[in-house]
Amino acid sequence: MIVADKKREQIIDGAIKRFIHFGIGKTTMNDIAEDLSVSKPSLYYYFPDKKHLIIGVIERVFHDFFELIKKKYNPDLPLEEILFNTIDVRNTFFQKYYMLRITEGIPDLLNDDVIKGKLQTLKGSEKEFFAEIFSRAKEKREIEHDDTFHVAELYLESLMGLCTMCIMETGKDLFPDKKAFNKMTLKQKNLTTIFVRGLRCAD
Amino acid sequence: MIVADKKREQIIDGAIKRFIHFGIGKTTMNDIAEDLSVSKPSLYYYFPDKKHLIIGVIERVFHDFFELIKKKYNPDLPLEEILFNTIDVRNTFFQKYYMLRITEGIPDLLNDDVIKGKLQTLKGSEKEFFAEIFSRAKEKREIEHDDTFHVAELYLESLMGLCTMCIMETGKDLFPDKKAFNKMTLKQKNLTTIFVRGLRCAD
DNA sequence: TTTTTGACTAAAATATTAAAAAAGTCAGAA
DNA sequence: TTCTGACTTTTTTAATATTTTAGTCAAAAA
Repeated sequence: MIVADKKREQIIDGAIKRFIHFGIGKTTMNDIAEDLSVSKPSLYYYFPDKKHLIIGVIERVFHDFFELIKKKYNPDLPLEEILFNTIDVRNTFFQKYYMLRITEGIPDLLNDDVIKGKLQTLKGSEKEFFAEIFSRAKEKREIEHDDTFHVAELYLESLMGLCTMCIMETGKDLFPDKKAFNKMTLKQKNLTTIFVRGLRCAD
Repeated sequence: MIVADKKREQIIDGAIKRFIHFGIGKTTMNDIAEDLSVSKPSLYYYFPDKKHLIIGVIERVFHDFFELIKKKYNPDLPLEEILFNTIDVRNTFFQKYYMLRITEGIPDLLNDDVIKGKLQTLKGSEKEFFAEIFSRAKEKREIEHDDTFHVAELYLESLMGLCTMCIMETGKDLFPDKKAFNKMTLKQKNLTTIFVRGLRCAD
């Protein structure tokens, strides 16, 4: 890695630490600079503005997420087991980076076109990965379904939907406790079981 | 119906009209009173406070919803068709009463214990109704699954989850347009198809 | 006795402004 | 090329005044 890129990554590391602890909204560029014992203009040398630093953080988290999920992916396992593993990885990341949720903090961060586009792209990558999982399961005759990308989309949105329901239940901005968290994971796995069976039976 | 109750219902009618058009937060007790050509204290004769008027509205909407959904319920139809019908009823209500969504308007209305309890109870009723649907389908040997209440809960939460995803996608407080709305309905039905098949296959 | 009202108070939301904090810039040093 | 101290500009926050709205009450009307 080039030196400049290394520094960039260090800044992202520092930002993530702050974000995880205090949230994006409560973290200032000064905080991050001080943590790293550098001046604020140094930060601006690597990132044009705070928004792009946040984007860097988002890219990093997704990158790590994809890395881990791909590492854990074993196509030889039964589909249900594969999906259970991805749920665990997903939820570990969800829990770890919960404070990142950009809905809070800077109010109209989700309305920003650059960020929206970035998230859209990353979500697209995830869908493609899941489409791949379903496609391979189809090759193995484990399931019967044509439009695997569509299935992946539906499956992922259902999981995210259950997750959102869980958050809403615990009360908008409270950190979901261990119990609620486990309940959510269980629901996602139960849905997965039914979902996979539903794909097995032909039309 | 007793005269007093009739008046009460008229007030709820008026409140609903305002709420649908301007949302709960932008509707004052004066607005409602003026619409009905009565004085504000008259409203307070029938409802101790605005919160209880809102509760009255919630009860009314759910009541109408249950009425219609039960009316449309024909146990002789295949499970998938039954669920498709309920989705249509659900989403018609969702669209009609979208502006009621109590998340907005009065900020901490969802944190109120009375309202939370009321919503909990009403959601419970819905779950029981769906458990009934699944139970009957089981009796007809259409599906094989033991814990029908649990299945109903999972199914409903998945539907609501997809709905929430749809709302989030269109942008927090924008009214979801016809297109997004149809897309959501389609996703819910696609999930239903897979879900029902998943329940058909035994363990 | 039950229902309704005009005139009121208390509480809450809103708008206004001043002060503080944060984002972001720049000339120049390392 | 990378970094910094000192700076400006933009946003948040805090404090306060103003308006709006929820809710009350004594008394009138039904």
